[in-house]
Amino acid sequence: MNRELSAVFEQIADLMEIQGADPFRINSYRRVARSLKDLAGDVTQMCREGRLTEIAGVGKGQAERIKQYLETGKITVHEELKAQVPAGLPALLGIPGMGPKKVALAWKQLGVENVDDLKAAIESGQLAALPGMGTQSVKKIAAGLAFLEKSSGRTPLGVAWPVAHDVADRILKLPGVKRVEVAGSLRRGKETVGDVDLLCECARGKKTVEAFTQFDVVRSVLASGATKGSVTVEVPGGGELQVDLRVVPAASFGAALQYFTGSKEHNVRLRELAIKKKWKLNEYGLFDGDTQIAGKTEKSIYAKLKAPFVGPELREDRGEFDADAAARSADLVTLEDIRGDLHMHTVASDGRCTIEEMARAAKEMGYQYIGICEHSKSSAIANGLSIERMEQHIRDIREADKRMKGLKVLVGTEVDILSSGKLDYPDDLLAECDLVVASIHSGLSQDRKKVTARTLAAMENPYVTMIGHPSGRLLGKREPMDVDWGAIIAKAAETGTMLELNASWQRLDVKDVHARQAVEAGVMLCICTDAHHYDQLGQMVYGVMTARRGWAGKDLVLNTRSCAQLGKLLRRKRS
DNA sequence: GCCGTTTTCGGCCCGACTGTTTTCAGTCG
Repeated sequence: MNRELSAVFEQIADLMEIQGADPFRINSYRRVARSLKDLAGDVTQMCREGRLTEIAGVGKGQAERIKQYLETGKITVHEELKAQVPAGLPALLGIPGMGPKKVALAWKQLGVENVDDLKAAIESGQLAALPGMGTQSVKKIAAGLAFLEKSSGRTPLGVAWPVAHDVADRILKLPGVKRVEVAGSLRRGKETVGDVDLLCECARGKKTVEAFTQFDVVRSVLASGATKGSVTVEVPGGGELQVDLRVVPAASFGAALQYFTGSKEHNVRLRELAIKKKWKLNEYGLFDGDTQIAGKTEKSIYAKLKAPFVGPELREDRGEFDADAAARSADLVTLEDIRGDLHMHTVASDGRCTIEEMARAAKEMGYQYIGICEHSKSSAIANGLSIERMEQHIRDIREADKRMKGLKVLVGTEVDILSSGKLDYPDDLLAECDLVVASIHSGLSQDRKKVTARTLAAMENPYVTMIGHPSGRLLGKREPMDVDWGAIIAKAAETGTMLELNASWQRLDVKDVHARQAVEAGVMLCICTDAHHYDQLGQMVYGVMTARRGWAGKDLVLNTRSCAQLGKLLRRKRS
């Protein structure tokens, strides 16, 4: 319901914008849409408890609208807007080059009501003939349309990350380049990114930008100037990704890094702090009149503004300006804290490497331990292990562990939580494992009550260490299960069950806001890659960034612990 | 339409770029 309602508010804002309503009023609807999307609790529940105005940006009026939607499925202002503005128009706002003014212009002058109408207006030349339009504007819109069709919007973190770092490395090798940094939502570790923002400090800006636009990965050049270049590059698996490069002077590097890292909402708050002190903050620095008083580093800006300095992952205007934020930020889990990976598969089920291959790769990464967790018998598609095969596999892992020096190989299992809520293996088999990940792989579309009850039942089992990928989502492919997060997190806290933070970029499950909710309840997380090949062990970085977005301190992340502490924590629930 | 360590009205972030203008509007991040 949170997301459904968020989409309604977003649409109201879009429709109002096309109508040319007061921008501040429009923004207030967008604010509510964003709050609802990020909301950890359930909006229906909050409404029942009369706590709607606790949501950021929700006052008396918006609370009334939310209530109206929950009760009737409609909001008066939404219905009125829909009657006035064609339903296909908000989609046009997503086209690069099309803003509210141009959408309204095309609609009122040419009757353009959807993407197809727009295409026709471009081809007939009518769009270019409109006042304020021209051949260049239309060219941009046409290119925007083509880009959207190819890229289908946002790119997953795990797809954009290697591409961005590859391009950044190439820039760093260019002559005269001193420094290159990744900024934007990628630096914040968002699960999907719209584009890639790179900053560089260099001697010759124009030459650097030119060379950047000529890399062989570049598909098309959108802009190329002395301080900014913009290109699209091909991404593995098809589609394109926009990469922007900005050349920044050393004295402003921190200000630019801060500015281009965002988020927009975080930056607004920061700039408001500057204004209160009669200063001005922009991408060139913090200024008192014409004098730059900070900007060489990010930290200098936060320090001057007396704002808590927090890591990029926290900059979402979700409480990072509170007094304790800086301290909490400093304690958050980092990639260097990770000492092992407790959920991975081998050829025994549906992995592609042997126990030894996985173990060797983990040891090379500097890990102290790993956990091998194969699928259980009901996951037939994934070559799940029968009880007999599992017993043999346990012996194989114990043998491999003896042979491995300097790395502990733990016996685990990823046991299915069946449709009934029962586990796929008997307790005596689970008891032989060092850890048990219980996951739902079937019946994902059951109703909220059922899927929640299954997960709760699994947590009651003393051998279940953690719930694997608790929502079951696959980014861009499969919606999450409709689980009651409040109930799951409460049960996890009560039973001492942990939640997996599956680091695979297709999953990132639990996601950031639910990780945050778990952390606030004191529930331990375990960041696991669920690797099916040793080259997937590196995806840990995505899980760590997501955990940081959930404000997870290292003390609440199981796999930051030493081998000895790990053993204790794994046995804790059984005793 | 929300919101409050210069409060219940009057603010609400800032600059670059682009194209279509002849002083600026629209879009973007």
